[in-house]
Amino acid sequence: MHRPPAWTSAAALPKVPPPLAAEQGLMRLSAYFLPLLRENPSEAQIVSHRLMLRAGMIRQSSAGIYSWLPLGLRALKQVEQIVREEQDASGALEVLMPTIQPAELWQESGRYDDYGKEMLRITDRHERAMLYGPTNEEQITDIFRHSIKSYRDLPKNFYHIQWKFRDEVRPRFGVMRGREFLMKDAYSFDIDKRSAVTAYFKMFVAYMKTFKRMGLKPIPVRAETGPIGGDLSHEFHVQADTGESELYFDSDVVLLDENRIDPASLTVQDDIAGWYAATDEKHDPAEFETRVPEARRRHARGIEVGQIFYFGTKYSKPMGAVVVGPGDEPIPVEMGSYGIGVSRLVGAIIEAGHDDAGIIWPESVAPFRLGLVNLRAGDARCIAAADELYAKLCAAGIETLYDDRDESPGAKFAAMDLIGLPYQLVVGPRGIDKGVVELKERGTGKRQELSPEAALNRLGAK
RNA sequence: CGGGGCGUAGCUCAGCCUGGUAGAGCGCCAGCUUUGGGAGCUGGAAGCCGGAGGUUCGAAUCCUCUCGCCCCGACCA
Repeated sequence: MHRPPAWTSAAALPKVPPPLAAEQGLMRLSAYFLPLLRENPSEAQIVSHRLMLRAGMIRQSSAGIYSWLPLGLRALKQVEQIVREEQDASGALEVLMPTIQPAELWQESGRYDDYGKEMLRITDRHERAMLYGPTNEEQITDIFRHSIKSYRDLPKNFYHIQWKFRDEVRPRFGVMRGREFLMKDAYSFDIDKRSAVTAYFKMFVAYMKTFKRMGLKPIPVRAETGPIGGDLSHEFHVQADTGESELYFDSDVVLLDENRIDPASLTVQDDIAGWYAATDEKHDPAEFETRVPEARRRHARGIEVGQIFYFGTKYSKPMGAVVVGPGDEPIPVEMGSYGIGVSRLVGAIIEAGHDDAGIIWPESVAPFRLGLVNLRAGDARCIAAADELYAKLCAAGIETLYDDRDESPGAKFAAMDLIGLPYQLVVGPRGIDKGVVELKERGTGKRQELSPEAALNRLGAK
């Protein structure tokens, strides 16, 4: 039997209430795009990758390249915003450099040949050699040298948050090791080493604050400088069994208080070096044993979420980033660079926060703060109660995802646990009879029955 | 880049060894019943079996080549 396509009949369209103007930042699930997967996709081996796919956050396009769907994009933007705020607070200046760069810049620094196959090389229609940037030292140095000519304009620190491409031989673990990834990279310019090291430790402090705000316990470890070059570097790791790096550290490193670090202090480096923490490349078993009491020695795996480098004049000399000093002499500037894997952090945060049922977002990065659940979408009283709560949450500016779908209660609970919003507010017929709603904390699993007003208060509304 | 594995419906997979009209569960659509932890029944839609060659009367199945994806290792935010 032939049926006309649904769009020929207005009656066939699903009835979705139009979003109110006041609903900005809030969302009815019936109008959202949240393609949940009930089963584990076979390609995903580690938990964050599985959960991101199952929770409808990302979709793979090709190996190591992903689309970010609405829920995932919200989480990504939350992470990005925290990174931005802490960079701004440290005095760094946000810019935005292009993804596509001219090869000449990289030929100048000598890295065009060094970088190898990881760099995606492109030719434009005029046969000009271009590349999709794996990082931006050359680009920012070029900007700097065109405009900054005097030591009196220093220090400066520029950052941007931009997509990078590194043609990894073997991308894996979802967004944790993609070929295309979102990265915050900052570049500092100073007149001398002393000042450059201060810039370095300013970033050190900013990084500690950034990761802690995301509910993580960062472990800063001494690191190799690798192809970026230089002689001072730290990596910041999040502990996770699925991490790719091996760490050796003093368990007291978690006591390191970034608020008490003075980046300008002459002894800051020694202070931080006072805590033993190293990747396996830098690990010295003899030193580990003499300096750290056995009870505090830790050997664990970690996910690298950031790395900072001081590399002196490695780029400024070949590229002519030179300022005039107080005595009229030319001085190549002292540089550092500072990266945070923004898209990787989303995966790392999930690795650090989940259970068998799904993701457990820290409030600071959760894509929504609250999931409002109408357990019985066909019931007029439930609809009225849930709609009223939704309107109040909306007015209070509490980011809410409102599950108004006509699904079974079990499916709704499972979906909420999977996407892991910090709070769930459940409206059901049982509670309505008693004049209560149920507030559940995703992290602890604690639930309590409250009057709607009390629940709103608890969530900070009104 | 070395080694291994897998491509069949949106997802998870069976069928392949031993060639003979393409299957299941979940999801999706319609209807009815249900409703506090992934509901039930009935009916339905949906796949050039990754692609190209070959063998054969006949290929998801056998052979060759290719492309894609995943895993282990070496390398990297």
